[in-house]
Amino acid sequence: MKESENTSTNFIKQIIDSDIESGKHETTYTRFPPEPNGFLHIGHAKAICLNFGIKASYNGKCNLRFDDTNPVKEEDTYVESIKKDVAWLGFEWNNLCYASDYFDQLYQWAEMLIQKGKAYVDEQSGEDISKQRTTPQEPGIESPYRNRPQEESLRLFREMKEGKHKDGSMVLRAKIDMTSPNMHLRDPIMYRILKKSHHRTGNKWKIYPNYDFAHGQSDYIEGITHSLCTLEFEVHRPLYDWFLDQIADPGKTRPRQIEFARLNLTYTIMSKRKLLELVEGKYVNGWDDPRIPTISGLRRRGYTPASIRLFSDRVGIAKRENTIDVGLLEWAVREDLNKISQRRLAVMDPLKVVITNYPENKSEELEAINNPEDLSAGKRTMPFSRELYIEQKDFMMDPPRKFYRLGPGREVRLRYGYFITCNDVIQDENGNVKELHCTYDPETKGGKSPDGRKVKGTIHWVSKPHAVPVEIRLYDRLFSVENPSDVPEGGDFKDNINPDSLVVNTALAEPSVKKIPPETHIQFERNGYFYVDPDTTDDNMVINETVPLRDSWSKKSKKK
RNA sequence: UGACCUGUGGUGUAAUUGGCAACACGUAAGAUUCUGGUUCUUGAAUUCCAGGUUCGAGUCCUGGCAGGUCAACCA
Repeated sequence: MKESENTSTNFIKQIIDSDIESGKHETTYTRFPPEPNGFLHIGHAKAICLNFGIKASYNGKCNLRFDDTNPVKEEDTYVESIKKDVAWLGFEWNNLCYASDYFDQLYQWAEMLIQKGKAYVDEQSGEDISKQRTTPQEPGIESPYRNRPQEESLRLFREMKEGKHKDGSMVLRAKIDMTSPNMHLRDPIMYRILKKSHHRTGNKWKIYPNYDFAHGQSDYIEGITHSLCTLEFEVHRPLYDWFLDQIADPGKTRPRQIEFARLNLTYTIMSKRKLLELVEGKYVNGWDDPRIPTISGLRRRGYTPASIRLFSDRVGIAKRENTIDVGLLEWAVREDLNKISQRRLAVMDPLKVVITNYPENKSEELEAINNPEDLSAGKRTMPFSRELYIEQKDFMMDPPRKFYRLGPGREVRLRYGYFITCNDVIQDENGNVKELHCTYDPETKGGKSPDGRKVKGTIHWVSKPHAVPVEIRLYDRLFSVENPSDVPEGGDFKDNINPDSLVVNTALAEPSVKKIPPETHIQFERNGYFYVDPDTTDDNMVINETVPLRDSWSKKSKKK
C-alpha cells in the first residue's frame, strides 16, 4: 500500500496537519460511509483511498459505515458486495458500523430537541411543506404547526414511533430558519414515517431519520475527526454543524465536515441511476460487466487493487470539478501489470506458415522467459514444429517504409524461436494471402544469430498442431464520446453507446495457456494484458482483454 | 437571478503561504531493446479577464467573467 501513502499533499492533509499541530487532534479518525443501495464504482474507490489513505498516513483509524437510514432502497446483498470491494482494494476498517445501530440514540436526541423547542411535528403534506420553502431567492413561509406546544409534538412523535399514523401523514422537523438563503436550514425534516422492514432492524421502527439527522451524529458517536464527503454536501454543512451544536458534549471529539470534488472519467458514466439503467436494460451483462466502472467490473476486466490505488493517488484531491482522462486509468493498470504478469504467446488472427526446410514430423521445445521484468517468474517451454500460425497483420505483401515485420523475401525473428525468411506467398483467386512458405535458419535457435546478423522485427507465433483455442473477449470503451451525458435536447446518454464495445474472438494460444487458472493476469506479448475470466470451464477458456499494450507503430501508421 | 463553492499547460494535481510556476498522464523527437512493450534522454505547451498594492503577485485587494451546487418525507 506504499504507493497510496502521501507522495503529494492536498488541502485536506493540510487541514489535518494544522489540527494536529494545534493539538486539536492527536491523530485522525475517518470513515467511508456508503449507502448500501448499489454497487461501488471507481468514484467510490477515490473516496475509499482518501479515507483509508489518511488512516495510513497519520497512523489513525478508519471505519466502514453503512448509511442505512432509508429501508426502501437498501439491501443486505449490497452490504456484502461493498465489504468485499473495500477489502479487495486492500483496506482494513477498524469498525464495521451501521447508522441503524444508532437509531435509539438518534431517537432520544430527537425527543430532546422537541423538549428544547427546537423541533416540531408537522402534519402538512409533503407538497405543502415543499411549497412553503419557496425558492432560494425569497424567504420561506412558516408552517402553521411550527409553534404548536412542545407536549403536543412530543405526543405525536411518540405516536409516530408507535406506528399510530400513516406513512406521509406527518414528519418531525427541526425549527431553524425559514428565511435562510440556505434551503437546508428552512426547517429540514428529521424523521419520516416509513412502515417498511429494514435490512437490520426488521420491523422495530416505523420512523426513520433522514440523512441530515443521522450522518453528523453518527460521525460524532464514532469519534470521527474529519468527515470527508463530496462537494454536493457543501450546503449541508451548516446543518451538520447545527445538529452537532444541539447534541455535542464540548468535551468530546467533534467531527468536521470537509468536501472534495468527486471523480469524473471520460468515455464513461458514474451515476448510480445510469449504471442501473444499463444493467437493467441489458445494455451490459450485470454489475460486474468489464465495460462499466464498478469495482466488480474493473476487477473482472483485470484491474488490480494496486492499479486502482495508484490511479487514485495520481488523480489527487481538490475542490474543483474535474474530468480525468481514462487514459490515466489505463496507464495505471499497465504500470502494475507490466511488473506482475507472466508473458504468453497467442495469435488473435491466424495466418498459416509452413517452414519448408523443417522436418515433417519433428517438433521441439523452445525455452521462453515468463516475465522479463521479473526473472524470478522463471521459464517455460513452447513447442515448435513445421507448421505455425503468425498474426495476419504481421505480414504485408507490399510493406510500407518502417514496417519491420514479414513480407516477401524478408527475414524476421520468431520470438524465442528461429529466424525465418519468407520465400513464397500462397494466395487464393481473389489475391487473399492464405499461407506463407518460409525457411528457417537452424543456427538461430533461441533467437540469436551466431554471425551477428540483425533483424529488425520479432513476431509472435504458435505451433499449429499444438495451439489451443481460447475465447477472447475484447473490450472497447462503452461510449463513443468523451462525455456520454452530454446529449442534445430529447437525447439520451444511451444514444452514445459504442456498438462495438464487446467483440468475442477465438485466439490460438501456446499450450501452456491452458494451465493458467481463472482470475490470473497475463500478457499476450505484443498484444495486451489479459485476465482469465471466471466463466472459464474445462472445455472453454475465456480470457478478457484488460487493456492493450501501448502501440506506437499503429499510431504512427494511422497518421500517415 | 439569492446564498455558497471553484477557475493554474491538452487532462489532472502542486507551489515551503508574497520570492526562478513544478510533478504525473498525454504529446513530439531521439537512444536502448529477442515484445514497435519496458527503460532512458530531450523538447513543445500553463496561472480566467481588467485594474490596484508591492522591489516582487498564481498567491493579497477591488471589479468583472465563466463553471458548479442547493428548492426529495433520497443519500
